[in-house]
Amino acid sequence: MEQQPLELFPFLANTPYTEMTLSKGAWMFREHEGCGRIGFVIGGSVKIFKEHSSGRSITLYRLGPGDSCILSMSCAMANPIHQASAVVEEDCRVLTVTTDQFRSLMERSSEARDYVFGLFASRLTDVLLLLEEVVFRRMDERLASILLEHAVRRGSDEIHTTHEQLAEEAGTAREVVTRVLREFVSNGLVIVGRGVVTINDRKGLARIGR
Amino acid sequence: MEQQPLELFPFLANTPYTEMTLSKGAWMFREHEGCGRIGFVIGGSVKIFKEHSSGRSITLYRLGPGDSCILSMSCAMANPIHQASAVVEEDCRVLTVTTDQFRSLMERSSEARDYVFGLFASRLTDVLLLLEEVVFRRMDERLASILLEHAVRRGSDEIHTTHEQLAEEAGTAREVVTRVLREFVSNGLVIVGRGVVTINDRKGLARIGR
DNA sequence: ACGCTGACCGTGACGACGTCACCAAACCAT
DNA sequence: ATGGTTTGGTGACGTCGTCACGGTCAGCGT
Repeated sequence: MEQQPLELFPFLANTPYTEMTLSKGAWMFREHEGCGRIGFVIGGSVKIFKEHSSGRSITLYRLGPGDSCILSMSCAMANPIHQASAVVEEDCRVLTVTTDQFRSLMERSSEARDYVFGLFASRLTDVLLLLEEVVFRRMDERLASILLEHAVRRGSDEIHTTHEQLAEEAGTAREVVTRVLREFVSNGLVIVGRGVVTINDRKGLARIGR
Repeated sequence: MEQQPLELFPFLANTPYTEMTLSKGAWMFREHEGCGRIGFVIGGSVKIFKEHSSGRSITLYRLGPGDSCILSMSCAMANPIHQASAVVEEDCRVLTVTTDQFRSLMERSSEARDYVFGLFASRLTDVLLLLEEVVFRRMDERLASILLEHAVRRGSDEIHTTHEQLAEEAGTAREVVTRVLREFVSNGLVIVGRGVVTINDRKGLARIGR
């Protein structure tokens, strides 16, 4: 799994960077914070999300190896404030560069620019898709999709998570997750236990989640 | 109001472009379409929105003079499909360039790149803010904000729009707009007529809309 | 002036979702 | 074992989305 630092980001070759390890639960940045360094993920995963004073949250997307943080870049290039928070989900190795180094890299390297444009475009696409889901789709459909995504990411139909965490991911309340899961159970789509949801009928879930 | 073509986009000076006029109601592009030319708005306004098979829609943001279409650029640089639709709200003058010309411009001009980065960042910010509103805030709060925005944009407390149009903007149903407006009326915040909503108490609305 | 038509608005009923308050069961540390 | 914490279950109620109406008004043709 572990890669040489520059395999994923060859355009960083002539830029001074710092390699570091972040362990699960560490904050990469918080919403409304200014920008320190720009991170390029080599291994592990990072969850990008928004939270609200009511205590609810919603997950926007995740960073994996080869990703880097468009929100920090956005801070560096234009809007000086982070628009969401980032926390490490699985222990992470990241390269970081300063905002100045990043800006100069953007001037020098057309490869780096292509990478960043592509990243901007795909994050914008992600967020627009999420917005569409939130506005137009029902909770059972969204939760079905989320469960399937988890199964794919972890390569297992046993998803180790709590109703609370699923609610934070979907942007809803725990009680709603409980209700929807109860419905899924009674249709034989999943089996639930304390801290674990096991998918029992992938195709059935996929029919709901589209 | 009308500007010389290149005042707003000086970096287009050495790029062949086509100037054109689009009248109210014209489509700039539709969701799921590929990308033709990239538009730079000189005058008028364009509404960017998502629609759903159920008939509901939601407005993402608007383009005015000096703006240009990040979604088309995103198409040109990476993801080949538009992620939303665009329709002219007020008669528009736009400059357009081909995707090839745009790509070459990105290589040549650091001013153009700065402009596009800034645009990407601010649209991403807009969309994240909208997502936050949709997920966490109530309809009366959002509608209050929308009414105030309209008043500011048009410079008048008399907003000429229908419940249907407000619903499309907010991503909800007409009936919901009717209900919320009835509430506003009974609190003396607005006065409603056929095809018009008049703001009667800006501060009251602002308290609700934050 | 009259009636037609389409756009616009109002409303009640009901299901889906968010919130609150509270309780029950499972797990954990000592 | 016991007390505290984490997780899950539940009923009640308010908000929102959907459906099926029905009513009102503006504009238009005759």
